[in-house]
Amino acid sequence: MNYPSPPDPQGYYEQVYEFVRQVPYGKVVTYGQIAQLIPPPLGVDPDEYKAFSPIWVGHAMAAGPSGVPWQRVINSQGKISQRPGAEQQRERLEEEGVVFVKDKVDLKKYQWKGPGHEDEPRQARLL
DNA sequence: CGCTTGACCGGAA
DNA sequence: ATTCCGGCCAAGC
Repeated sequence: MNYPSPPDPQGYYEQVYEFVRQVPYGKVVTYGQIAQLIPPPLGVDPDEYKAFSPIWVGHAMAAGPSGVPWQRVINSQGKISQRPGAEQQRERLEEEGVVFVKDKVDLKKYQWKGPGHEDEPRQARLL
């Protein structure tokens, strides 16, 4: 299978969608995280990739097909980037049980590490 | 077809 | 903690 046509950005977007679809209910991921987990297309230097790949993810979400939980993708600060529809995104997340504190969410608590990590609540033997 | 901006991020003032 | 800046790709105007 290798990689889909590298000179085709849409192939990259498909990988983004594929990942976002795996994000569990009530969990969130960041643009940079997705970019980091997806390998750069052939012919793209890692440094160059690191610079703009998060934005590519954003562009990918802009064309987000139905079935992709785009609302679970936020920025690395744990905030929702200002844009038309931002409020709606927040509402949908809160509906999933994600708690916002001063327009921010606790990434340590809600960020999904990715497939394979699943999420082990790891009951930190409270006190 | 050229110029500007971006659903971002990390590091520096 | 907050604001500014570079990055040098992709889409929109």
